[in-house]
Amino acid sequence: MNTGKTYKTRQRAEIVRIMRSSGDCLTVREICERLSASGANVGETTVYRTLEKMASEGGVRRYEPGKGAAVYRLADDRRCDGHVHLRCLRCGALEHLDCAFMRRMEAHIEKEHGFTLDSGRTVLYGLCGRCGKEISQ
Amino acid sequence: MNTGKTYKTRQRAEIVRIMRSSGDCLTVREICERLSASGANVGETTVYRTLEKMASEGGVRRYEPGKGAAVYRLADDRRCDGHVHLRCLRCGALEHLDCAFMRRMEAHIEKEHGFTLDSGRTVLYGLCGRCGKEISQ
DNA sequence: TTCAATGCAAAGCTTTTGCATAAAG
DNA sequence: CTTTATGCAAAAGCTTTGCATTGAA
Repeated sequence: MNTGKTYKTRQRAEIVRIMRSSGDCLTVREICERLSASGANVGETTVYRTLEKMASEGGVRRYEPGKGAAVYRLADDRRCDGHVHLRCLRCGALEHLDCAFMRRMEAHIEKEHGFTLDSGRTVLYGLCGRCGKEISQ
Repeated sequence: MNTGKTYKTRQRAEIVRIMRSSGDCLTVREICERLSASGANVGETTVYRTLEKMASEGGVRRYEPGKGAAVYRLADDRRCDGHVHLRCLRCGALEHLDCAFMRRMEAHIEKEHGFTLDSGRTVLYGLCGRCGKEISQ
């Protein structure tokens, strides 16, 4: 596992500061740009390694978009935690599936299929009500 | 848009043959390996371009795992129709979630969230039992 | 003093592009 | 003949690794 200690460094503090000051998910590149824009230079490698370590400690979440670089956000940003999302393939609408049934689904997947769902990485795709109607016309 | 005509070539036929003979999702690398194993050499670039074109025509589906290379499968591969899949983020294992509970989940999403799930496009991500254990050691 | 963190350069992987050649229609 | 496809090599983009150095505890 992750046995090593974590030192408090200027770089780590700066990275956290940047991530906290921006609500959204950021790529490593974006974090570096904002760091140098604010006068705090941190090597790209350090950003990668810091985020990787924080992710293994649970401090940040990492998401893989279909294309391009991975994005990261602080795990204590609770808006999207602990539930999967549902995206409309036509209009892009995002629905947070934060309900009892979907929690039961996670339990079902764990018990019956032996998988631990990573809800942060999971997005269901479909059509929202409006787009479904518009398409069937 | 995608206006150009599509020529019938040996390479395209071979790629389709390999994908049809293997039930599951394959990476470009895997397709190339199976191609040369069966004596049919096709350049990696050609595999990329063929899959990209077929995807834009709707003939294949492309999925992005959290880590590593994208995987592709034929869109007319009926084995995987009508249910969602579950992929292990660590070892790549694919589980077909073809059970009553997951059908109820689709109904739930339709009724309670107003979305029509596109199960062919939906992949849940997590850790399979073995990888979950190995990681927590 | 010890061990983690840093940062540069270099390497790794997947994917894309340029370009000359080959093949399909 | 015209247009698409092929395949090599090279480039591109993101991420990881090697290694000497710096800095935290």
